[in-house]
Amino acid sequence: MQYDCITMQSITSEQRQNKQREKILAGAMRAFLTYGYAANMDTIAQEGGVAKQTVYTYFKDKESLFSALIDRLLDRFVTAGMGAELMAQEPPVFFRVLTQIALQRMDDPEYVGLIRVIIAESARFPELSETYLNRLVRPGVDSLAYYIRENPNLRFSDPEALARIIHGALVNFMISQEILNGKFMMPMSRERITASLLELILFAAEQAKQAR
Amino acid sequence: MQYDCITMQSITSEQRQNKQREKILAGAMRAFLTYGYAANMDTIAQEGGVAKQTVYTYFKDKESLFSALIDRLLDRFVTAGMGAELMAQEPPVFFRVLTQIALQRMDDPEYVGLIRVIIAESARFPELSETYLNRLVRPGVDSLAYYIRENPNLRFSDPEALARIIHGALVNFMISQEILNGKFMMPMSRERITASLLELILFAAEQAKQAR
DNA sequence: CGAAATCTAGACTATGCAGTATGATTGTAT
DNA sequence: ATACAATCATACTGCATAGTCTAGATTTCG
Repeated sequence: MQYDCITMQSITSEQRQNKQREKILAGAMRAFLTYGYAANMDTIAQEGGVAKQTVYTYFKDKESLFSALIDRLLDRFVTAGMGAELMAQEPPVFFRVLTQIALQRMDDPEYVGLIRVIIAESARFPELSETYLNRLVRPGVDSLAYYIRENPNLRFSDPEALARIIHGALVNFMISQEILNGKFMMPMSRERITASLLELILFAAEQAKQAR
Repeated sequence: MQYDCITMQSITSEQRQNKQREKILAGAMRAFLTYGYAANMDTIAQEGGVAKQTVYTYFKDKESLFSALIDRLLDRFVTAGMGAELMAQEPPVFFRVLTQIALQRMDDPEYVGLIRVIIAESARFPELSETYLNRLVRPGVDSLAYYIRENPNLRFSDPEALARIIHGALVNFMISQEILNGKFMMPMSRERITASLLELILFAAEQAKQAR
C-alpha cells in the first residue's frame, strides 16, 4: 500500500487517479510545448513516467490530451481581470506596473511555449485561438480600455483601439524576443520598452488634456 | 515541339526548367502555407501539377524545398528600406502612410501564411526566424527609428525602442486579427487602429517638443 | 488475506508519408 | 530518323507513430 507522505494515510483511489492525471499532463506539457502537436505519444508517456496505455485510459486520444493541456494552461495564465488596487492607481504607476507584469511573462517558458503552440496550431485547431482570445486577450484588453476610458486624465478618443495598440506592442515584443530568438539577434531591454511606452502614453495624455 | 506563345520561338531547356521550378514552388506554397511543414509531398506535387519524382529532381528533399520557398517569399516581402519620398514626409503623413502600408499586408493570404509558418516552425528551423528578423523586421524598424531620430519634430528619448513599439503594435494587430481569427471574435477596423496610433504618436510628439 | 481494479512493459497493428525505383511517354537536338 | 533527356504515373521501401492488446506486476480495500 502507498502512503501519502504528510498525513500517513493510505491514498484513496480518487487521489491516485488525480496524481496519474497530473503526471500525464506534466509529460504532455513538456512534449507539446517543445515539439508542438507533432510531439509523440511514447515520449509523452515516458516524460510523464507512466505507461502509454495509462495515457489512453485517462484521455481518449492525442487530440483530447492536447486540448485538456491547453485548457489547463490557459486557465493558469488567465488574466484575472486586473487587481482593484492596480485599477485605482494614477496613470504613471498603472502603466508602469501593467507593462512590467506583462513583460514578466517572457521569463516563463511555459507561457512562451503556449503562445507559440497556439499560433502554430490555430489553423488545425481553431478553438485554440478562440479560447485564447476569450480567456487571455479579451479580459486584458477590456480592463485596459476600461481604465483608459474612466480615468479623467486620459482623454483619448478611442480607448478600445488604444488598449489594443498597447497590448499588441507588449505581446509582439515577447513574440519577437522569445519565440523568434530576437533576444539574440535584435536584443532590446524591457526597461527601454517600458520607458518608451510610458513616455509615449503619458506625453500623449498630457497633450490630449490640454487640447480639450 | 512546344512554342512560347509570344516570341514563337522554341522553348529552351533552361526556360522549361525554370517553368517546372515555378510550378513546384507554387504547389509548395499552397500546401506549406495551409498545412505548415506537415504538408505532404504528394499533395505538393499534385498542387503543382507535376510528378512527385520531378519535385525530387529539382529539390533534394522536403527541407530544401521548404527553405527555398520561404526564402523566395521573404524576398518578395522584403522591406525595401522605405521610399525616399515617404521618409521626406512630415510626421502626420509619414505615420498615416506607414500604418496603411503595414496593415495592407493583412489582405495578402500569402503574407499572413508566411508569418504563421515562421512563428510555428521557428523552433524546428531557427534559421527561419533569423532570416525573417534580418530581412523583414530589422530594415523596417531601423528605417522607422532613423526617421524618428532625424525628424526635429519628434523629440523622443529612445527612437529605437519607440520604433519597436509601433512596429509591434501593427504586427500584433495582424496576428490577432488574421492568424488568431480575431476578425470574427474581436473585430476592430484598421481605421480605428490607424487613427488611435496617429493620435498617440502625434500628441506625444507635440508634448515632447514643448517639454524641452 | 484475497478479489478487483489499475498499472506497466512491450509487442503488435494499421496507417501515413518521405523518398526511391521503374517503365512508359513525351519533347529536344543532331 | 534516331538518340537523348526530362517527365509522368505508379508501385514500392522503410520508417515513424497513433492506438490496441496482452500478460504479468502492483495497489486498493473489504
